[in-house]
Amino acid sequence: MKYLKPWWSDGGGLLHLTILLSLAGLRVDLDFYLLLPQPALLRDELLLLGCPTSSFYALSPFPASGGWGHAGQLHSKGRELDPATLPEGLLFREVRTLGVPFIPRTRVDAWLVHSVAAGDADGAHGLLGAAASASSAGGVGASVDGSSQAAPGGGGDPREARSGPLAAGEEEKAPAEPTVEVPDAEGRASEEIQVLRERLEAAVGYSSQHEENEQRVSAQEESLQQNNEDENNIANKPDWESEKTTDSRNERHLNGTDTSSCLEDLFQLLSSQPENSLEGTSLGDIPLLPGSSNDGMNFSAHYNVNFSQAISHNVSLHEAMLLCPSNRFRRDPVARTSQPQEPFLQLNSPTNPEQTLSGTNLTGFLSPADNQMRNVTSQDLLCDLDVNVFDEINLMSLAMEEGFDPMEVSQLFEEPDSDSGLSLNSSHCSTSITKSNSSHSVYDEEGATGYSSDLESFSHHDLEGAVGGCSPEPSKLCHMDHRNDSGFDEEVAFQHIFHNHTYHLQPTVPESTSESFSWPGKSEKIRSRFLSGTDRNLSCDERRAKALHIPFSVEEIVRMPVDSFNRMLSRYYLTDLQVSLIRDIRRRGKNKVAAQNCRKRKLDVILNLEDDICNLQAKKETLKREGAQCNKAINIMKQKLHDLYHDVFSRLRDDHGRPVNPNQYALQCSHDGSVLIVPKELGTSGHKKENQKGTSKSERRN
DNA sequence: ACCATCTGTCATACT
DNA sequence: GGAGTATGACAGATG
Repeated sequence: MKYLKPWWSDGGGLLHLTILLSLAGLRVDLDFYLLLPQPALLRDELLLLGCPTSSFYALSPFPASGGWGHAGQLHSKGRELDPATLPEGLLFREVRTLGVPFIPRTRVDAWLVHSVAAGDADGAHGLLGAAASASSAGGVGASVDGSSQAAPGGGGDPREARSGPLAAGEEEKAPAEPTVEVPDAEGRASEEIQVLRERLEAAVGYSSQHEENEQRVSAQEESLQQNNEDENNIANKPDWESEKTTDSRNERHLNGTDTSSCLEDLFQLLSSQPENSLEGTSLGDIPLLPGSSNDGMNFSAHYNVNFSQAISHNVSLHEAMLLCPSNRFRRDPVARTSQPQEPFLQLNSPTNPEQTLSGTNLTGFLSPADNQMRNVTSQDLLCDLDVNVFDEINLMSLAMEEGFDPMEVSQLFEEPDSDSGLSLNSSHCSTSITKSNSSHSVYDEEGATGYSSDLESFSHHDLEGAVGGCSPEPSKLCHMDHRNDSGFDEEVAFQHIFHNHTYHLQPTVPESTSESFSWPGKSEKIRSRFLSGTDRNLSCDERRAKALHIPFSVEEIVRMPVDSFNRMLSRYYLTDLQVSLIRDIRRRGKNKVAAQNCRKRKLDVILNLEDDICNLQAKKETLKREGAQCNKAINIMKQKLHDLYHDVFSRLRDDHGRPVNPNQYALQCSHDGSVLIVPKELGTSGHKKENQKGTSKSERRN
């Protein structure tokens, strides 16, 4: 088995390649980590391997003092390595094969070991020897902090903080050995086991009452010990180490081999991967590139680590609610690695990949399926539980506890003057009654009352028989294939049916007794104060639907295609009241949307008209300006013509050499372009024109 | 208290 | 004829 150096490259994201390859069914050494500048590339590679993106962890942050090497250098255990001198090992070859470019800007660090192996940073440092010394200041904590993004060169440049940064070429000068004490392999293994056990126990602490977890830890510990022994046997003669036995770095590698094997065992223990799925698998077996996607999926699938069992999922809703919003974000890294709540917290932060590599992060070793499952069950379900859900839970629980009777509540809010007709608002009832000949329900604003005329005959059995979960034929109703040709998935629409969709008015109305019935003189505001916030936020139809235990949401009723809607009405045992209410809700909902659209269109029309007005006004102004400019030009032309006219006459002389009086003569343009001087009194006489022609000709000659 | 605006609803015509 | 849509009108809620 190859022992591979921890290998980092600086960049934007970090891959715990061990996990990746292990997820891919490959056995690799633990302390091989890859940091890619483009996590997206990594994700693509993972996808090609069939690993869902949830199964790898792009960790970018490092402790500011986290043992970075020089950019463009490869460091191992605090010493710079020349990548060219590294053995042409399987690792790099396969890394390239995987399509992951070798990035010369590599660094060696051990902090991930901290996060994996122990909360004890010092001990973890010892695991990888010199490399850990460079990151001793903050390896554990920051290593788990996936959001700090300690970029090289940024504040607190890790290169400056590392111990003995080595420039390229200095490698042969045998830089000072790190001061971290490296315990012997056996002792380290024992420590690792102990640390692992502690952390594992801490991880499962919240469900430690389950004995199977204890048994699991014990069994895995045994497996770890066994694997450790195997690793020691194997690691003594690594392939490429034997080729470079004179290299002191290899000695250090050998020193770290035990640790690495221990870590690998740790990883294997954590991942609980079947041995035969890893053993004997070489990197060369990696299913490569596009065609291997399916295979990758297969081995990802068969990598069926059920580590979620080791993680407590006994999270109460309250705890989940408390944890959900805050724990999605970064936490104190030290606390992450030291606090036993880690797995518990992880439940609420699976989308934060950085945290998945935290010290007790067992989820990081979950199989993709487990990860996905956990993502859904722990985070999405919990975090997506909105307030309404809990309100409804509270409603139901309160109703169950307090013996809530929907009929009582319905009558509680019954408007005394609303006895017939469709009305949605109490004060609106009077007018609606007169306008509507409908004999449908009458609800006051709280909507708990309806069909008052029929209400007396509206038995409680009707409610129970028609409302969600109480259908007379639940199996029939709940397991129908609701898909229809219209493409509307009724299963989606009826998803509430599959839940306990019994509607209860929240019985938090104080003194919901007969006293509450004597409210006719009280305003809606006063009465609304006695409604819970949930009910206040409900629309009238929603409250009515609640009151009548309509097993569908208003949204469903309104948006459902007519075919599905009719099918729904036919398939569910609904009372006439309920059917009538559902139809009213649908009609009102449709009309409400129509009204909204209508108003929107009207507003658009108004806005368009206003725009047209603005445009026309602008156009009018433009035309005005153009007209003024034309007039101005005309006037200029007139003035020029006038000036020219007088200039011409000033130059004209009659037969006697006297100036031509412009008051007596005028210039006239002929069709052929010639200009004639015409006496004004004779201007209209063609005969005189002819005479003037001769004159003008003579004048022109002059 | 008054007013403007928004919104839901109803009635009606139309598709 | 039923369902949906469009729209004017009305009334309550709200700022």
